[in-house]
Amino acid sequence: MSVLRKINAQLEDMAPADRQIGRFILDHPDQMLKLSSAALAAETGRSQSSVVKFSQKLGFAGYQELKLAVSKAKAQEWHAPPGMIHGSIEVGDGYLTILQKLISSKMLAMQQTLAVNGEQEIERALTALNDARRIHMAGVGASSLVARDFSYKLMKLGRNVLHDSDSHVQMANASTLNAADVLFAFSYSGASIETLRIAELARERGATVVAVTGLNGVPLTQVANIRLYTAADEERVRSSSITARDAQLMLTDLLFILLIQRQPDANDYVHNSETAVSVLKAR
Amino acid sequence: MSVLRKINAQLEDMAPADRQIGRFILDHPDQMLKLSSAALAAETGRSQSSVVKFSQKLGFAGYQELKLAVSKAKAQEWHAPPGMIHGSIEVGDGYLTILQKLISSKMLAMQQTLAVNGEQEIERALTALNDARRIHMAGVGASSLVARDFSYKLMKLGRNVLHDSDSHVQMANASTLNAADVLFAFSYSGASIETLRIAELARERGATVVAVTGLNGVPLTQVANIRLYTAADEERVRSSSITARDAQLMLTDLLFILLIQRQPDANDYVHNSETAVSVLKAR
DNA sequence: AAAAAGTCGGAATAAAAAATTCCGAAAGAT
DNA sequence: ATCTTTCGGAATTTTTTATTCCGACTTTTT
Repeated sequence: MSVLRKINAQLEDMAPADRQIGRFILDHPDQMLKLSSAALAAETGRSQSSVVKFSQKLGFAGYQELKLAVSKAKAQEWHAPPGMIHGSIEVGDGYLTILQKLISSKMLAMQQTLAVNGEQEIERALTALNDARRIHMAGVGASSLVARDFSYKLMKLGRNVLHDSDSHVQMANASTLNAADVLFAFSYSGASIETLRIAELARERGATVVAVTGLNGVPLTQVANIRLYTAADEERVRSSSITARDAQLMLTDLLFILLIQRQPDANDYVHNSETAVSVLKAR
Repeated sequence: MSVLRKINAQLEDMAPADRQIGRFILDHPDQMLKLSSAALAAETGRSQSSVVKFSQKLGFAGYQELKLAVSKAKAQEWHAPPGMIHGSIEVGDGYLTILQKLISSKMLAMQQTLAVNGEQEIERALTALNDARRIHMAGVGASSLVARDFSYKLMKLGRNVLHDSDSHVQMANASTLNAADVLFAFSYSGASIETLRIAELARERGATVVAVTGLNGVPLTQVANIRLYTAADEERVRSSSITARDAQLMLTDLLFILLIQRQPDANDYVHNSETAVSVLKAR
C-alpha cells in the first residue's frame, strides 16, 4: 500500500501533532518532498522531533525514508492511476485525465484486437503472406497509411509488395493479380467503395483476399477468404479513427513479427535495409 | 526524462569519477537509495564530495534531490501490469509469448513517451499549433506516415496543413514559411538529412520549429524551438521502428485531442468531414 | 479521589549527513 | 614547454536528522 494511503487510513487514530503533520503531507506531498524535517515542522507549527517521530511511527527508519516513500508513491500514482479512467474524453477534462483516457483507450483497442482474432486465422493469413508471389495492399484514407506502413515493413524483408495511395492505381494493380497473389484489404467500416471493388476484382481473379475490418466488416468480409478483425473503442476517444488505426497497426505489426520468425534470413534483410538508410543520416 | 535515462545518456561524456558513480547508480539504483553520499562514495571508491558534485552536475541541488529523483524514476519504471512478459522477442518464442511481448512493448513505449514530455512543452507545442497560420509537416520514411496521419487529423479540424511524402516538395514548401507558420519535424533519430535541412530552412525563415525525436534527437533538437520526445523500446521488439512509430502516434494523437478541446467548433468540423466521407461507403 | 503509569510533544543535544572550500594533480590548450 | 582548465579528494563548515530528556497532560488503578 502506498504511504499516502497508509497515512490517510491511520490519520484518525493519530495524536494531534501527528495528525497535523500527516494532513500536511497528504495535502501537499510535492511540497513536502522539498522540505527538511525542520522546515516541515515549521510549516505545520510542530517541532522537528515530532516530524521524525511521525516517520518512525509509520515504520520508517527516519524522515529521509519517509520522503523516499512519498516520492515513490507520487510517481506510482502518476503512472498507475487508481483504476484506469473510463468514459469518453469530455470537454472539461484536465490534461492528466485526457492522457489517461487516451492511453487506456489505446491499450484496450490493442488487447481486444488480439482477443478477437483466433490463432488459426492469424496463422492462415501468415501462410498466405509467406507463400505469396506478390502482396497487394488496398485501403483509402487512414487505412491507406496502415497499408503503407505494412508495405514498408514487408519490403524490408525482401517481399514483393505493391501499394499506392491512389485508389485508381490500386484498382489497376489489382487487375494484374492472380492465384499466386494475396490482397490485403484494409477498411475499418468494411464498406469503403474503392476498397470493396478492388477486393471483388482480386477475388474474381483468383487471388487470396485478406480483409482487415472492424467487428462489423460487412460487406468486405463477405468477399474475403481470410478475415481479420480490429477492435476500436469508438465510444471513448472522440475521433474513433485513432483507436481503429491503432488496432490495425497492432495486427499488421503482429503479422510482421510472426513473419520474421518464419523467415530465417530476416535479420540480414532488416540489417541491410537499415545500413542503406543510415547513409542518409547526418553525424 | 527519467534521471536514469539522463545518466545513461550522459555517461559517455562524463569524467572518470562521475562515470563510475553514474554506473553504480544505473546498476544498483535500489541499493543507492539506501546509501548516504559517503556510503555511496565508499561503495564506488570515490570521495563523498564527488558524489555531491555528481548530483549537482545533473542539475540537482544536491545528493538528496538526486535520490528523490531516482526513487521517482524507479517507481515509474515499475509500471508493468501483472502478466507482462519482458525481454526481446526471440526466435523460439511461441505465439502467445510474442503477442504479450509485442503488446507490452507498445504499452511501454506509449507510457514512457507520455512520461518524458512535460506538460509545459506539450502546452507550448499546442499553442504554436493553435495559433499557426499554416502548419507544415516534415518527415521521411516511417516518420512520413506519422506526419501524414497527423496532417489528416488536423485537416479534419479545418487547419491549414501542408504535407507531401516527397522531401523535395517538403523543402520547396518550407521555403515559403514565415514567422506565422509552424513546422513539425518528425525524425526518430533526429539525424535524417532531409528533415534536418528542412527544419534549418524553416528556422531561418522565422517559423516555429517543433521537433519530434527520440530521446537523443541531436542534431534536429538543436534547430528546434520546441522539443518533443518519443520513447521507443528498441531492445524489446526486433524492428524498433514499430515502437518508435507508436510513440510518435501517441504524441500526435495527444496533441490532436488537446487541440479539439481548445477548439469549440471542433465537433462540427469532424462531423462534417465524416458525413462527407460516408458518401463513399457502400450499404 | 489520589497515586501510579503511561502518553504526548517540544527543547536541547548529539550524531550524521550533506555541501562547500581549498588545493594538488592531471589533462588539454597555446 | 608553459599556461590554463578541469578533475577530484581531504578537510571544513553547514545543514539536517535522530535521540535524549523532561514537563504537561491523560488514563488507569486502587
